[in-house]
Amino acid sequence: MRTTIKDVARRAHVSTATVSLVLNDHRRISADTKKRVLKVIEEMDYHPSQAARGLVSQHTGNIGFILTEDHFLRTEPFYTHIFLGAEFEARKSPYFILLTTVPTNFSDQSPLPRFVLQKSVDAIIIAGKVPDILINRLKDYRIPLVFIDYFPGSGEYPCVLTDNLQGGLLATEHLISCGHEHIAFVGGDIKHPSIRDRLLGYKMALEKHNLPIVKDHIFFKEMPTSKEGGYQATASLIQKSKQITALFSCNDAMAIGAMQYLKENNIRVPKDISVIGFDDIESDLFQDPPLSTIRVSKIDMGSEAFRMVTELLQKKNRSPRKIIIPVELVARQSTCRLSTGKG
Amino acid sequence: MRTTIKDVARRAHVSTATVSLVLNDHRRISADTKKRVLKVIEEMDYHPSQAARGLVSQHTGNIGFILTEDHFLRTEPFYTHIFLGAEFEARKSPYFILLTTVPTNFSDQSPLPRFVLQKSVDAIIIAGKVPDILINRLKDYRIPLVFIDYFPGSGEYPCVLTDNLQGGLLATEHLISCGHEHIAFVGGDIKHPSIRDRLLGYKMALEKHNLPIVKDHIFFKEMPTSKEGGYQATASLIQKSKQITALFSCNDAMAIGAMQYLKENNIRVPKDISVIGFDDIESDLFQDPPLSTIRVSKIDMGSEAFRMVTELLQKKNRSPRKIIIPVELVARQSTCRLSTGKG
DNA sequence: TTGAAAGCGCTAACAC
DNA sequence: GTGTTAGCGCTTTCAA
Repeated sequence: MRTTIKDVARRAHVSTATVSLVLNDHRRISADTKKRVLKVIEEMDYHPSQAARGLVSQHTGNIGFILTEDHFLRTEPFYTHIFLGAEFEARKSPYFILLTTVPTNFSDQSPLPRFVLQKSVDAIIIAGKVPDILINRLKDYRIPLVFIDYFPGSGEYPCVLTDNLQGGLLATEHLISCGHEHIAFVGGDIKHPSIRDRLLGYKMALEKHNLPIVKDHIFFKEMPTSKEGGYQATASLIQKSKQITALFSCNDAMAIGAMQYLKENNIRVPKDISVIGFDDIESDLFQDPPLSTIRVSKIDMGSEAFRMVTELLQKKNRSPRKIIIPVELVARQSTCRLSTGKG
Repeated sequence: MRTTIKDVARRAHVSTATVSLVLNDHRRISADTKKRVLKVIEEMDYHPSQAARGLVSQHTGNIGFILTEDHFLRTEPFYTHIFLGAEFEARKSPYFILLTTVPTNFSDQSPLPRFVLQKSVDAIIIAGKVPDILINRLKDYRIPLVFIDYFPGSGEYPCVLTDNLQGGLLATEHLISCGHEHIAFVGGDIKHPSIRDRLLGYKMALEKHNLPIVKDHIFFKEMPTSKEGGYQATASLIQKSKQITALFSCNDAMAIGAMQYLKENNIRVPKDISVIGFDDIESDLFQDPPLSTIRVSKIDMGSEAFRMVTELLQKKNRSPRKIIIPVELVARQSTCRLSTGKG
């Protein structure tokens, strides 16, 4: 940090206070001086020292971003997209984001992120489901928290969610509109609020169209919502019921696993069984056939969350808000009209 | 930041200077006072303010981490693993990492990362191939640069690379040891030094075993090293030569695309054609059959790079170092002995 | 071996 | 509308 506020002040023939006021866009500064000072700032390529600013303002200028390790590392670039949405938004702000992961099975004993212990962040964004114990331990530090794609059972926090209910409804109604009546739900991680809502949407759609909710058509165990999980869940469903002509998978990863099971067992997609997923992760497109799904704008979720944080820090609004990001049906080739003579 | 160095000094009955010396583990401090001060620090859960430290030391305490957008977002968690390796290492240090992406086609006009413009980082780690123009523009800022998995053509920079040559050799020799003689190379991105080395390893292996290097068995165009690329490259290779019994793909993503092409064309893997990849990305395991590959320790690459950065900042060593991370053959089920009567 | 004090670059209260 | 100045929390001479 070579050039300081003093250098600017000297060159602009004003005091450092004036430069500071200009920097912070204070109202009581004449348009004239402002222009002059800004010109000098530009000329000298001056950038205020974050350290000095932070020292006096008692803010760190950093926002923490917490993901569990497996969310960050999973094959589908879901959470990385969310992070990037936040990072894009951060570029327009004076804040930097400190990204860190916590163990997926974060416990009593696990160390909290260093930026928490050192109080190096002004607020924290948490994306995806994290253990309750983490949230509880975070509470003691009185750092504002914003959640993305997860809403903790206890406590009132601002959060950004997707319209899971609507998505479940859209996906199921899409299948119904294709003539399917025996639609299975491929689920996992029973306690996850998003998954619950997707299942609820599924049920609502069936009810709405006077279709029965069949117990054997719902796979919903506490298991990872991964490709492997989808593979196993589908195996179980198919073995239990021969009627199924369509699968609504609670996410794309499971849907991809489902498709693999079906392929290996010579069940054609979508001719024999239609498959629809949820999330619209990138790799959907290279599936064979390309996966129909419910699109969730990950970038938007991240940027909305970041915007929430900055509002929070400016105390613009006080009550914890919930933002629901809309979803969209993307019909590709893994779903089709029920072929006549079957189902 | 409630408790300050003053509070600690008062409670420990020493001056703030003494506390500071203890914090920085200065030699000329008596073991006795040191112990006492440390105890108070512990009791009060005191953490020095980074802002104040930075202000006086003229360091930011941050390390920048740059990835191109598509590297960060790609399906294979390759670069995310590398980042995590660096982040893990950073936790042991006083530094924080600021992760940002740049457009994959970063140009003259593209804005540099904000942390560069604002001089908010003490050093920068760049992972993966980036446009030369980025490196050139970064030069002006005189921020130390460390590269991971890429070595810029011009300039002398410390970097962490994988042993691509050795990997190419290992992969090809594995196939040769399985009896294969007509081995194709599935490549792309002709200008990438890593890919060149992998191809070189392939050629060396063939030569070493007195096998001819066949032009039609090498696909090597300037195209993305993605699943799609692998699919197309394989199509082209197979159509040109009927002799091929094994494929060495320059990375796993292309290998997965290759397997997909083979499957769709009723060519069995590994019975008809063996396939080996490079990188050992996680999703390899769920491939059918599981992909043989060359394992690269991404976590190690990240942590080595971070360690390099901290050494650099402590001026411990001056000459730019190159670290080559060893690779390892992982033989899974996508490669097998050449069935007799063929090839 | 330890303490006193200056000063890093900035903001904000107060003075003019 | 602009300038003066104290002070944010720390490190680092320089004295003792």
